[in-house]
Amino acid sequence: MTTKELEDKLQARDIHPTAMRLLVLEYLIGQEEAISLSDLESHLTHSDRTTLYRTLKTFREHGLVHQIHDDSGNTKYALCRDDCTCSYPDDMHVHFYCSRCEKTYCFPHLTIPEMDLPDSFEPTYVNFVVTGTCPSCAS
Amino acid sequence: MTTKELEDKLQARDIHPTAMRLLVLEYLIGQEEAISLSDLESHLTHSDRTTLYRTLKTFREHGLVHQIHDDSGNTKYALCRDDCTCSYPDDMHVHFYCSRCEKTYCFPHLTIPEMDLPDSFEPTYVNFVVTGTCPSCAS
DNA sequence: AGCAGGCATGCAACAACAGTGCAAAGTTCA
DNA sequence: TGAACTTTGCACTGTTGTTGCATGCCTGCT
Ligand SMILES: [Mn+2]
Ligand SMILES: [Mn+2]
Ligand SMILES: [Zn+2]
Ligand SMILES: [Zn+2]
Repeated sequence: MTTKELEDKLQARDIHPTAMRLLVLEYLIGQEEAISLSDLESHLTHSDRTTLYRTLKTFREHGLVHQIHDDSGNTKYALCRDDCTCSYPDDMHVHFYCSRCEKTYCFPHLTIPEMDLPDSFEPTYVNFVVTGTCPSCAS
Repeated sequence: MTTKELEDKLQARDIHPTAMRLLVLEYLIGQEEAISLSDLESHLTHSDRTTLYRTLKTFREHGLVHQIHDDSGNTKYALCRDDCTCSYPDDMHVHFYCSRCEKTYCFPHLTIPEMDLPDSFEPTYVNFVVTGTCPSCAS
C-alpha cells in the first residue's frame, strides 16, 4: 500500500497523518491477528511506548481500530473495515482467542446476534470472544 | 445462609472450607454484580490481597466462580450456579458492563448462541460482554 | 501428647500494563 | 518570522496480576 493510500485512510477518519501514524497503520494492515500495545512496541522498536499508546487511542477514538478484551487480560487492537461505524449490533463481530498461542483473531463475517436484554439496559458495544484452540495449535 | 450451608457449598466443589474461604464465599453470595479483586480487598480489609487472589483462583479452578473480562480491562468474578460446569455453550451466559458505574452484571438467563466457527477452531469458553448503560445510570 | 507432612496464609517483591504531566520538537497559518 | 496548536519523547506513577518463601495451622499417625 502506498503512502498516499495510507494517508487517505487516515484522512477518511479525520486523523491528521503523521510519520508515526502511517507506520502504525501500515503495521496494523499487515497483521492477520489483533495486536497488543507490546506487539506494536516490539515492532517499532525506535518509537516511544507512550506515543504508540496514544496513537492507538487516537485511532480508536476516530473509529479506525476496535478494541478487544480477551482472556489474556490485556487490550488488543484491530483495524475496522472502511465502512465500519463500530455501532451495535451491525458493525460488531466475534473474536477468537487461542489460549495456547495467545493470538486473537477477528471473524468479521460472524456478526453478533442481537440480545434481548432486560428493560433499560442500553447496549452500545459488544465484546464477544470465544476462547479455545486455533488451527495451528490443534494437537 | 448458615456456616454449615456455606461449608457444604465449598465441599460440593471439593474445596476445603477455611475461615477465609467462607468469608469470600459469603461476600460473593451477597453481591448482585460480578466483583473484582479490589472490591473483595476493600470489603475484607484485614485480609491479604494475595490470599484473596488465591482464594478466587481456587474457586475458579473448582468451578465455583467464573471470570469475566469486560471493557474495564480487569478481571471480575461471579458465582456459578450449583449445577454449572462452565462448559461451552450451555453453561455460558451474557454479561453486561455499564460504562458509567463500571458494574458488571450476570444475565444467567441469556445463554450464548452457538457460533459457526471456521474449521479447526475449537471453542472451550466464551466471554460475551455487552457494554452500555444500566438502568440506574440511564440519563 | 508429640511429631511429621501438607495445606493455607501473610509478607515482600516483581513484572506488565495503563495512564498522566510536562517539556521539547514539529507543524500550520497569519 | 513568529504565535498557536499538535505531536512526540521522557519520566514517573498507580494498579493489577503473579510468584517465592517463610510461617502458621490443621490432620493423621505413633
Ligand atoms: Mn475484530
Ligand atoms: Mn456470569
Ligand atoms: Zn493458537
Ligand atoms: Zn451503571
